[in-house]
Amino acid sequence: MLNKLKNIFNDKKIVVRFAPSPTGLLHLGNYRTAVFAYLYARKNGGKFILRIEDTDRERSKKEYEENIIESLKWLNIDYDNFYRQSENLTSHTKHLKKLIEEGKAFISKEEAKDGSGIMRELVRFKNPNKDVIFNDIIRGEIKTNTTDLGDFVIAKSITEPLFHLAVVVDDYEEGVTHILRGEDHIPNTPRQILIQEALGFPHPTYAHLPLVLSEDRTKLSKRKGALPVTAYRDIGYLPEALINFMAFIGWNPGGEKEIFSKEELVKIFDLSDIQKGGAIFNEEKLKWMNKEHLKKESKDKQFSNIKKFLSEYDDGIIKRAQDTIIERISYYGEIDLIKENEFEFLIKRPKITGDKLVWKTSNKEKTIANLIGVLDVLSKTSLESIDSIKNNLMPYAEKNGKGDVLWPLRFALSGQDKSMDPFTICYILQSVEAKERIENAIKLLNQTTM
RNA sequence: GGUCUCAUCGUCUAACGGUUAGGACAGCGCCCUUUCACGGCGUAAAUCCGGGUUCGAUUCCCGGUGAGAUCACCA
Repeated sequence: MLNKLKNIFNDKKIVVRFAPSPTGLLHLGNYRTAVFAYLYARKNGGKFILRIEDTDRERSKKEYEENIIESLKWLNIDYDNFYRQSENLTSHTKHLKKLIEEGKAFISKEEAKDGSGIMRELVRFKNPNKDVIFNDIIRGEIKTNTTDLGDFVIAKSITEPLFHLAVVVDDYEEGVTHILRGEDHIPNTPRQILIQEALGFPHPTYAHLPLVLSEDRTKLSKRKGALPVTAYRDIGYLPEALINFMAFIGWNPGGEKEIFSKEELVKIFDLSDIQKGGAIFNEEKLKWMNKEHLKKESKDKQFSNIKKFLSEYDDGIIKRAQDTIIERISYYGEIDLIKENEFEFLIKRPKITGDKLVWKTSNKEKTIANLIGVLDVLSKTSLESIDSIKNNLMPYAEKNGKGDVLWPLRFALSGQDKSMDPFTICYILQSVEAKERIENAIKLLNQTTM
């Protein structure tokens, strides 16, 4: 009885797979399929399988397979089972033989296509030339007349199965119930259904996802500059942000909230909310979304992520500069791009010039006096927080002219035309360093003739 | 070219017969501000076209147009 109940449960259990082929570094468009399949499986308490489609022995490379595994691991997309298609060769051959024996496939001697002129034996599927109709969850009924498909090739030899045969056999044996894949597979589906019928397999349910497009509205591809997912990892994007972003290409839960954690996405994901048309991959929006996730990270996580790109910086400086760094980046690797201009003065005394020290409506004498005044205020001020510095310095600045006080102070500290505000810099530098930089500026001004 | 798929602001999208067609990114403007960044507020911007069905179409149907995918001894 218990067993029977268990079987009923198992029968109902959804099985979904992600089936990439390791013939290159996969990009965001490829993994978007994995995200949908994963969310769907988890949402429904089903099984999620990773199957490496490596039947093409020439093009499949171990390093690409490893990159897929690494990427999924980084994205936190966990799977319940892992297969390589090549490991199931015995079964492919068995089904191939069966098809041939039953006259549903045949061996055909043909000249090799590589122009070598040698004769080869191929296995072709005997096409029954009929209408195939299947019901796609996203697109509804799709009808194709398979006549013009001809007797298509399903294996290069009895021991070298090709895509269509291998997919059908593997999906059946792994109990796959739902096939979520890119829209580019729609034309393949009728062939696979034909093979399923010839083998007496049940039909899985299909959901063909809209494509991820590049700027020119064609399918996203590596040669159009699409980066492998691991590249986003390496430049300091957050996996949760990537998942959030990928989920929102061609899917939308309605409502105005856009920032979701993976767990939240699992809860609300629904195939009926999937878009039919392809969607252009918008890097700007990804950056924005990543920043939103960045802001939500814990202080500790932010710190260790920043540290990766600012390894030569003192921990204390990073900690004090953390909030302002977070404000200025949308992904951690951006630190590399801006650190020379925006942060380097924090660890390296800037070169300053007398003329830049003086605010446009001011003069040398007033500037010197103001910097001395600032030094005095600072000496009586606790530098334990930005607010404390600001609260103490602001009254002085307001009395003597904000531009006339704050500009020279900021420039003395940073040596930059553009930078974070002087209160923050004082806080990051702390008293000894800040004081010396201001004193240097005063000295320089005294030596300058204007 | 054959077959298949799709069609709302520049981009991602909401709407599931009745809305001043909503939001987000990007853009622009203003505010905040010594500068930059952040932030706040605001603004502009779309239903591909033509027929139906209906009291009423972004929404349903048909046709056109446009775009994409696919037509391997790749997956």
